[in-house]
Amino acid sequence: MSYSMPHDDRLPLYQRLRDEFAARIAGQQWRPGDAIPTEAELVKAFGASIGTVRKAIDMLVADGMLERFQGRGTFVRRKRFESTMFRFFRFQNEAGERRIPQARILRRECVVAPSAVAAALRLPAGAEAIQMTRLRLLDDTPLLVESIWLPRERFAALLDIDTHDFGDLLYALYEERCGQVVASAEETLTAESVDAMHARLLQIQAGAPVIVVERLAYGYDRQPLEWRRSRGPADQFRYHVEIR
Amino acid sequence: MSYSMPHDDRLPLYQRLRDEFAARIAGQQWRPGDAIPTEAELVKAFGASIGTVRKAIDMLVADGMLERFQGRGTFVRRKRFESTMFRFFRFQNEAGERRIPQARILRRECVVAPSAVAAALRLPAGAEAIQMTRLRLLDDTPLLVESIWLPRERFAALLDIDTHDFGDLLYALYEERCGQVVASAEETLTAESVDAMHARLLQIQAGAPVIVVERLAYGYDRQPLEWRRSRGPADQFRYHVEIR
DNA sequence: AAGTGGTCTAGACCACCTG
DNA sequence: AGGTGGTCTAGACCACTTT
Repeated sequence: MSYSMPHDDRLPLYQRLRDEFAARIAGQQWRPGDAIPTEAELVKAFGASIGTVRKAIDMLVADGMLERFQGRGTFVRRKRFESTMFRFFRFQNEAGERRIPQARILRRECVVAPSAVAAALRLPAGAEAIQMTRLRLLDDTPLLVESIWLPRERFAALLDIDTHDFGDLLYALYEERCGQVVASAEETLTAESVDAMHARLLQIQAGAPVIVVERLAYGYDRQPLEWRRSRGPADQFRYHVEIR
Repeated sequence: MSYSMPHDDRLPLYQRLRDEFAARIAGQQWRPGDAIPTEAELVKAFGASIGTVRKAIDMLVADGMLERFQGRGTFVRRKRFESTMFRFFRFQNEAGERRIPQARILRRECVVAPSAVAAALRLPAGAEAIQMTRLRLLDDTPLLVESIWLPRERFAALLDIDTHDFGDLLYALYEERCGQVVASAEETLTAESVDAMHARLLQIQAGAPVIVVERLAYGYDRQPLEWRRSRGPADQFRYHVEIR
């Protein structure tokens, strides 16, 4: 294994180590679920002292890219992004069980990205995008309508698959079929009165309040991969924050 | 200065130091804005090594209780909690300037705390609480209706002040008049259709969507100090999160 | 028993800020 | 110039997990 470290010499060593480790995760040399080399091995390989190596690892743990287990090792974290909506919506049935909602693709087409979407995904004006509309349901009750936009270039493989075979976990599909791994995301929450179309899809009364979540998902290389806007009934919504 | 450290001997030293430092901040021996002793002094006073003292300080910096400045020192952070609503609501006028909204106390009374409030504030059943209703406005436009509950015992001094003299920053008043300093908070967001009373106060249409923010504020000693529920028009609301 | 991360030491030298 | 936090070293010993 070659331990090249160009980077910027002005940066502290622990920063350069952090970047080097992050690059290995991004480059799939260290894969999700795998153990990374032990601290002792990293010390030897990079010629840094244990404290410095640990500080670099600390940062990646804080970033959510690594996970430590005393006595076992340090592992690349498996991301479960499909479940982030659990932060916002109560995806539970009456018994209080938490379940993965079903997913139904209502539409999939290839269009020129609207300028707002192109800007978010950093695509040149006029670039093509895959647009999908997806309905999420729990026990056949609609919970969320999602409008999803993907850069056509990276995700062209999706156009060859029957939408009935997409399954319930889209990000797993991105990874398998397109080699695109979602590493982080930004979300913006707003609320509005539901319009006629979404009222029909969500089977709620016209004008009822809905929560709108806009999400921009990024790969390990910090390039935007996906933009989506999701709407769900406000009475199914609850979000908790701690402020310091 | 006595450096007693009872605590739990099974805890790592850096944890015990963290707790000791946190206690000094809670006990106002280290006051907001003040520099704490230098790392070298803490090393000498506690007989720990520099790395261990730094780790304890690191934790309090991450908790937002301390702030470090290279070359200057480490300081107890001044909290500006009154501005947390800026996270959620657009407190801006047409020119985009960010302003502190005006505040108007609509009601202040002393009542037996309802059981939900008593539970949140960890008060015994039947304990008395101060209940206030406050309206926040920007350029005379209502933005937020707040229902606030305080343990009567700690906040009795508020009952002696004319509500017109409360000013726009409630947490500063708690500190000045009652010696109660808010150190952290938890907030839960939900949304609903506005009821008749709040529609009138907020001057919006009946049934329009409103965001509901419930906040429980804690002191440095981690005791709950205040519970409040705020409602504002959904179209003034926007919240942004990063997910990793 | 062997191997892993967790805690802790006792310094050194550097970068930055203040008087 | 003197003092502060920032970085880094080169270990030691402990707690926990796995074989």
